[in-house]
Amino acid sequence: MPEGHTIHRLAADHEERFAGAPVRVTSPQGTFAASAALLDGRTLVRADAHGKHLFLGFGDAGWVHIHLGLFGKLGFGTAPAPPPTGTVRLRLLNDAHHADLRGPTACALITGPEKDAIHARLGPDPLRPGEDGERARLRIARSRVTVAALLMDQKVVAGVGNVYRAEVLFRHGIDPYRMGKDLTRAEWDAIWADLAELMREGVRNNRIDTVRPEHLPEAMGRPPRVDDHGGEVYVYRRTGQPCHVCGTPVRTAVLAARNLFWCPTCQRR
DNA sequence: TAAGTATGTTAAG
DNA sequence: TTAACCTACTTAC
Repeated sequence: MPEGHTIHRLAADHEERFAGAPVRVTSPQGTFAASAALLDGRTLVRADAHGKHLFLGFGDAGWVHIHLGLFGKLGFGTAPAPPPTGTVRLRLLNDAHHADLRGPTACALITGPEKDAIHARLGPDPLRPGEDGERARLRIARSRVTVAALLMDQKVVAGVGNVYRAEVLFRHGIDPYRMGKDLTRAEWDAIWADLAELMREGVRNNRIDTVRPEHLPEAMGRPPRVDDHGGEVYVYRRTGQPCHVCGTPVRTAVLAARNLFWCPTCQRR
């Protein structure tokens, strides 16, 4: 279930469990076996995250580049690890912990320059220290593409996925079909700042919550409800259900092969 | 058992 | 714009 907050959390989790000591590296499923053999017994130096890309640094041996895609999962457990089932692409193991990677879009051993090239093609990530949204704003300010599409474009902003897109647009009352160039500077600055806050909270809690306290079902006199994806949200996957703020049924549409959710009353052109 | 769905990305047409 | 890729879960029959 990967948007940027998941990946940053995974980077921290890997450093906590594996950094600074030799790690056993295997590929039970086999696809990554040759690279795993090169890394086996080496020390994990650090982990890094940019948007939805995770990098595990093994010093001179290079970096393991991981992208979970839509289905990928990284799961942690204690040592000794149980026998892997057939689909574990990458397993890390030390005296105390193991980590299993399943179903990633990408898992490859890359060089420092190759890692640099990935950073270069990604936009600013609200979760990376020192990045501000100005680079993204300049791009958005001259774009005729909808703000809904721009937010999902990793070259524009890295780490935002379908949940954060829907939720941040709701929180700022912005119609997803507005063109980038029609966003005001104040609107973009507020979106960027809000993304940084929401996503940081997402890293902390390992789930996406976007509903302000005053709009929580409890506060509105309704029974508590948690969405399938694990957090409390305004519109994501709430098609047809009443908007938490105004009661209008939440709308959905397919845009660029992804489901888009919004409240036609709260989100204006 | 089969079909459908999912918080993603890339390449082909 | 569509298909392809990767996995696991839920729903339909």
